[in-house]
Amino acid sequence: MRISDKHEKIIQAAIKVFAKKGFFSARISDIAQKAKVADGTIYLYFNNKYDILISIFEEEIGKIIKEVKALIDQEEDPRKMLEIFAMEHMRMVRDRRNLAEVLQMELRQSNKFMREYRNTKFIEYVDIVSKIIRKGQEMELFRKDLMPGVAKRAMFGALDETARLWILSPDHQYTIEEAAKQISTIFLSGVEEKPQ
Amino acid sequence: MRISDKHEKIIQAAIKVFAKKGFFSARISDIAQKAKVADGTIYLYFNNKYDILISIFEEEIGKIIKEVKALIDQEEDPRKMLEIFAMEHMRMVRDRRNLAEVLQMELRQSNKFMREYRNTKFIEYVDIVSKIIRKGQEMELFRKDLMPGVAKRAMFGALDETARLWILSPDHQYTIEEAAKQISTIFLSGVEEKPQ
Amino acid sequence: MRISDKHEKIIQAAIKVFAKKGFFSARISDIAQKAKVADGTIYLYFNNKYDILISIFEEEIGKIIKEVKALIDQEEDPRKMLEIFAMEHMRMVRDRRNLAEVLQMELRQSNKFMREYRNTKFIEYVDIVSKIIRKGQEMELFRKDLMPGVAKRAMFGALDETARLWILSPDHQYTIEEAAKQISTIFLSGVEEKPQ
Amino acid sequence: MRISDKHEKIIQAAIKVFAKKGFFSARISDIAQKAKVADGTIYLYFNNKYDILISIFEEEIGKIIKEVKALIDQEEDPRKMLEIFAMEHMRMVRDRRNLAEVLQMELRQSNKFMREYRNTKFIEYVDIVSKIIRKGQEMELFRKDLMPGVAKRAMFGALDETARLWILSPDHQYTIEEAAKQISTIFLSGVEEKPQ
DNA sequence: GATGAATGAGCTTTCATTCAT
DNA sequence: GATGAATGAAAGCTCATTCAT
Repeated sequence: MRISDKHEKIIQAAIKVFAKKGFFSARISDIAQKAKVADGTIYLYFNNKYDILISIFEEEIGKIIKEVKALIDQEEDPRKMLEIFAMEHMRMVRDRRNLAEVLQMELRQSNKFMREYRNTKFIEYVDIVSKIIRKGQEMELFRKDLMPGVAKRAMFGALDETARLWILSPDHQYTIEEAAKQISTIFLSGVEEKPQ
Repeated sequence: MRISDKHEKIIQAAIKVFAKKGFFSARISDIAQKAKVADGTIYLYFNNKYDILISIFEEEIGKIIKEVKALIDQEEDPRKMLEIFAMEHMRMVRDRRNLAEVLQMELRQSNKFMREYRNTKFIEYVDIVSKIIRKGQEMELFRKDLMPGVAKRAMFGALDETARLWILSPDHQYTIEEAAKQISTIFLSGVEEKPQ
Repeated sequence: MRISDKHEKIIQAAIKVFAKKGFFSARISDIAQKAKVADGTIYLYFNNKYDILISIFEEEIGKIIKEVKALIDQEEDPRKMLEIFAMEHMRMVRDRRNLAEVLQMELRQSNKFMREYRNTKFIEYVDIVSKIIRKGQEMELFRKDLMPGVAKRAMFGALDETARLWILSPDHQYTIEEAAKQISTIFLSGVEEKPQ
Repeated sequence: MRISDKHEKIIQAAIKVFAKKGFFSARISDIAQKAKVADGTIYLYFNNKYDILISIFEEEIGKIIKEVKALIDQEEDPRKMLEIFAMEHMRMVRDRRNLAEVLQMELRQSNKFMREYRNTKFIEYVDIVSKIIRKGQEMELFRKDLMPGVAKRAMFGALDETARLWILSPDHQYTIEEAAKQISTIFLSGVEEKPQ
């Protein structure tokens, strides 16, 4: 980070404030205060309040995509890939909790007030899963009757909802890594007891 | 509807308005207009704007729980129960789209501005799944290494996220019932090709 | 005035405040205070600050036009008509000084921030003069080489500028009626000494 | 222009910007941009935004007074002098339209926010007319019953209002010089048909 | 002298909530 | 109970002005 990179300082402050209060209840002055800049300064770097939120989406998901892809690309086996995705998603939620909260919340909220905004970064992220599914089908490791477009959403939804609740409950009865492991197990083998 | 059941009229109007605009952008006067009552009348039935939202949660999820439980209780086999739950959840989203949108959005948003509110109804709904899992484990139909508390969230998240996207995209490439079937398949048998 | 005609109360308050501070420096809260209503109440009767100004133009000039036309229509002689117009314009400035100040100022200012707004009422007012000129020409009382479109503006400008300065200077060295008389004299007979 | 005559550059830029947007809507940064200097530089030459406006009044009217006086002083006949004044005023408006717009608008506006400011330059300009009138009266060319203080304002107002409208309407039905001629004619001989 | 990033006071407008009728 | 006009607090955003470089 450059000395006094205001853009970054504001983004990081906004992530904290949005996570705590939600987009609508967050005040610009809250963000300014947390970023230790004047209210007006925010408008030198962003067009308006929405623009801050969108920038968080674009920039921060961008970073995560890079990290996750780098790890997955080292693998050959789609089954392992799914496990890695699950694990990395959950770790990200744990380690960057505020960001995760903002993305989770506003992902749902945002289409109400930013109807025009197509969240391409998020789509790109979730598409990592559908590519894995497709690859597994080609390698005849995964069932071919599953639609990758459904499976990717199911996988992402399962992870994200589990993560969401994990964040909410103050006393975790399991680690987030255990949860990740369970979800990739369910995805790979189902919940049914298998006959040997 | 009883004569002058304003309470219900307001709830139904609020569901439509919240679905369209989101909680924060929705105005009391929008709801009043849609419900064909005066703004002030709303305050005879609800304490404030949040209270309307909470009432939607409580009352409408309550109805859904009843319906779903009734259907599931007719079954003995936990595998069938999971299928029914998946199917009913998805159909509910399709048929009561406005309500589904409100629940989905505000479920995530709400804990930000209503920290004190514990969404017991929602917890009760999701617990339907953990009870099925537990029952399946007792009947030795489901793996015992899975935590019901994780599995329920995974199942609910998978369904809800798939439904969310299904609502968003205007041209559905599959029916919501196909999606439900796929998700219960994944949950029961996993994505892996099984040796016969 | 109906009991508590807020619209009218706000208009009258705005005339005073705009006259004192000018449109831009006037604050909505100043107007609200003077009208003894809440700030928000103003927005029940007007769309925004500009709308108040435009309403002043439309409604108040409308009243003046009516009054002046009524007086002029009683006359047959265009020379008398010009005298009446001059006298009435000046009296209006004297008796409704705040309104006159607002009209004078914002007439010039307004086209800068309300480019789309065509001030038809004002045009109608000034056109009273061109009609008189034209009538005088038809009756062969006025020179035919004068363009009514120029003469009307010259007449209005002469009156209005004289009135403006009369308002500004605290110690009037002449009555506004004397000034009106002088201006109609100049218009009718010019400044030149006439050979008998 | 002297090397780095920023003062003049800023004045000229401000005239353009004020003419286009009006004083209040004009931003310092607009002026700075047009003058190709930094925002802060303006404050090395002027105390504040108002000060720029006042400087425009002082300096630019000063130049005009000089020019007009030089032309008028070559004449002996007050009747010719009035004609010259009318013509020069109108030409000035045509040729220095931006300046004319600023002077016209802010002349009316300014006393609202700069109550203390006595526009001595403007008074000096208009007094050119009263001196001509007085001279004409002494030479027994002009009626003695006219007050020079009224006549000067009438003359100036007639010219300025005609010019204002001429600027506004995009398709001029007459040249500004024709308008000047008509107004000096009215002033000298009136609008009445004269018996021979 | 020149710059332009940073400041923060200030204002319009919105809208949940109230309360006289 | 029902109304809806009125309230006024609250907040996003602008922009004249400052000052460290």
